[in-house]
Parts: sequence; structure tokens; C-alpha cells
Amino acid sequence: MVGEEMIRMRQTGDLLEVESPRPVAEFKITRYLRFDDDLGSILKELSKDSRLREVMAEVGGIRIVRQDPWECLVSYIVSRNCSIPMIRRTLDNLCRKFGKKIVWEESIDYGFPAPEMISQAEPSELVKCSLRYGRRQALELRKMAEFVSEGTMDFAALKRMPYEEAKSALMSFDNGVGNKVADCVLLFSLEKLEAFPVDVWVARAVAQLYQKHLDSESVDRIKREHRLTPKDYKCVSDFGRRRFGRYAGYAQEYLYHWIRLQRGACHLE
DNA sequence: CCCCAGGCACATT
DNA sequence: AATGTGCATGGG
Repeated sequence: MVGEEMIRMRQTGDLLEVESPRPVAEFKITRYLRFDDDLGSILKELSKDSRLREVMAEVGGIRIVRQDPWECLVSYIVSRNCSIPMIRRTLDNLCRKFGKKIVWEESIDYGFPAPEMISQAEPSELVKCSLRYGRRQALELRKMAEFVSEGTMDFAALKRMPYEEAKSALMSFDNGVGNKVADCVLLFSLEKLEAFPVDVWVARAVAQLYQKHLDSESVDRIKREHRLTPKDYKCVSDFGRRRFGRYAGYAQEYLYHWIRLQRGACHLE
């Protein structure tokens, strides 16, 4: 689903074939897949780092998608402390219960629920979608939905701000938006390709490859697989942005997939 | 029964 | 400002 468009896509060589039940404007697809990024020059710039260059060679092709900000925000609020299959299931439940149903031949799917649907939802109905933190999280989602639909949270304005400013603005809404969620929303939906979200996996990758450049106590905690302290987060994320610059977000995605390949975690997806 | 999964908010110090 | 702790689903 891209917005409320159901799409089937297949890549054969350099050709991308797209099918849909009704005509879909091409820009919706190319915008979602970030065809406006000059991937060649991005990869060339990131390749200046020899360790990252090897990582990129092992991982292969990656694209970052340009998500709808509201969808992205909800997705990462819901994701906290969950496995990827669990995240998918929760989001799917939310769409099935609150989204617009789309039928195409034998395929049935649902659009992502509008903020108005979530702000008016009964907390108990949200909890039924198997939210990891139950009622508390249901209230977080409702609050955010309210901020978005009344315009208190203005995604267009956030896009115009520089990274640091947009990040503190996002985090000031609380209700489930911390460092990680804010950086993910900035990277995947608000045009901040320099954002460098840090989860346990990215922290492990950076601690392993760039140990010398980090605070040694942070490296110790990360290698012992402790939960990340705010200090560790800042240490790794600031390093990522300094090291990889305006396309740090792409570097982050390569590091994330690389370390999961190393640890055999990709089968969990 | 145990463990842990793409963290965050809040209480203590 | 730093550190500790509760949260409370589901799959292995």
C-alpha cells in the first residue's frame, strides 16, 4: 500500500513494472521510492569511508522509502521494544480495524488509518491491536493523532526546519517520541537524510567497526548488550552524522542490515 | 517456565 | 545531568 493505492511491483533488471486496480500517478511511486535521490553520487560519497565501502558491498542494494509522516510516526511509536514481525502485526491490526478497505481481485488490504480515526478511537479498541504497552500506548497514539489533526504538529513546518531544530520540536511532543523515534521520523518521512537513528543493532555495528572513535565506556556497554543510555545514543548518533555527513541516514541503513546479516537476525524478518 | 524483541517516561539521587 | 525501573505483548 502506498497511501490508499494498492500496488504490485516487480523489478526485472533496470525495469520496474507496476500494476494497480486503478491508474496511479507515476510521481506517487517515484516519490515513495525516492527516485529523485541521485543514488550514484550518494553511494560514491559514502564509499570514501573504506569500512563502510566493504559493508555496502556485502549488503548490496538498498533504498530508503519516503513514508507519509503520520504513518511513520505511528509505526515507530508502536515499534518500541518489539520484534519486527510483532511490529508488522500491530500495524496490520491498526489498518484492518481503522483503515480504508481496498479490494482488488483476490487481494484485500487496508490503507493507513487517518489521524482523525485514531484520535476518536476507544483506547480499549486500540489496545486490542496488541500494542506492546497497552493502554498507556493507546493514549499516546490518541494524543499524537489529536496534535496532528488539529495542526499542533505541523509536518510541513518540521520539514522546513534544520535537523537539530526539527528533532527537538518533535521530541517536545513526548507521548512516545524519544531520540530513536524522532530520528526515524526525520529520516524516513521528513527529508533529513543526515539523521542517524541508533538502535541496539546500529550501536553494535558502529561499536564493532569504529571502536576507536567512540567513548570506551559506551563501547563496553554496547558490547555487553546492555540497553542504550541517552549518553550512548548521543555518542553513536553524533559520530554517525559527523562521519557520514549529509547522507548519514543511508549509511545507517547499510550498517543496520550488515550487522543483522552478521548475526543471522535477518531470518527473524 | 524462561528469555528477549529497531525504547520511553518518570522517579530518585 | 546521570542512572535505575516499570511498562505488560507475543514468539522461541
